[in-house]
Amino acid sequence: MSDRIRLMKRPSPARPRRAPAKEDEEVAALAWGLAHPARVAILRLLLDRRECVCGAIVDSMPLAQATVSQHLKVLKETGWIEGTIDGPRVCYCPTSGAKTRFMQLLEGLDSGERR
Amino acid sequence: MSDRIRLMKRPSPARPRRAPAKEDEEVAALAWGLAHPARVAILRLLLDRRECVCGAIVDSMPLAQATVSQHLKVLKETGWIEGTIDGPRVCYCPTSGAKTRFMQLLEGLDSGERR
DNA sequence: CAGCTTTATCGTAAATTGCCGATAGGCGAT
DNA sequence: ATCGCCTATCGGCAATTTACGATAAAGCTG
Repeated sequence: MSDRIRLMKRPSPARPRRAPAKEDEEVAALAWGLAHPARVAILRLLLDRRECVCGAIVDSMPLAQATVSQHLKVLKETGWIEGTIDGPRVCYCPTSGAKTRFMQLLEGLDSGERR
Repeated sequence: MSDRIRLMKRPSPARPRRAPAKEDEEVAALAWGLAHPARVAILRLLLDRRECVCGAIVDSMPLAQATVSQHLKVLKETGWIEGTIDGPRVCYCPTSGAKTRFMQLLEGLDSGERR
């Protein structure tokens, strides 16, 4: 049978596959930060008040302190919040441009350069 | 000593922990849809062209067909895209209100009813 | 300095995700 | 009806995520 061709992984490897655009990774990273209800709740809390100590955040959530700390870490790593040391405790606040930046990127998803 | 209280897991179980707000879950779900570069790339493609057949999407990505199909499933489940059967193939297009809805929810994160 | 408080990190278990090849199912054409 | 194309789903594997208790690190406070 002439199924030899079919057995090959890819007929033409020179297909114009799109490499992961740099912007897509930025969108994905920011989206990833909000991809969990607890993290959204934390961010909402921080946006509501303009800042908040870690302990207060923990007290407002139905999660263990260790878990909240991990979510805070993710939010920090994805650029949504930043924490400043305030004596024995840590004060978190939303990163200023994060939301705006995210929305800009979302807008840019369509109408990139195409009309 | 009055440390009996301190030994309890939680001094006052009636602490006002915030239950996972329904809106937070919606934000998290939509964000989750975009929490992977490949899915962002797919959505961008679909926003760029107004619609696209599954095969064309697969050809534009450096991933196996099965993987792309899974990402499409996630995008569908999170409400970002919808697919209509077109003969032997499936035509995907962005869900109309999705992006707008997502941005509204993001706006609503702060200034909920405060200020 | 000893002790208490506050937060981050470690270690771990369960669940989920991402990726793939292989396979099944639907549909049009022969 | 059978063949061939297109897409979704299954099964499996490695890696990641989420959650927690326990522990370490850092600082006031007395």
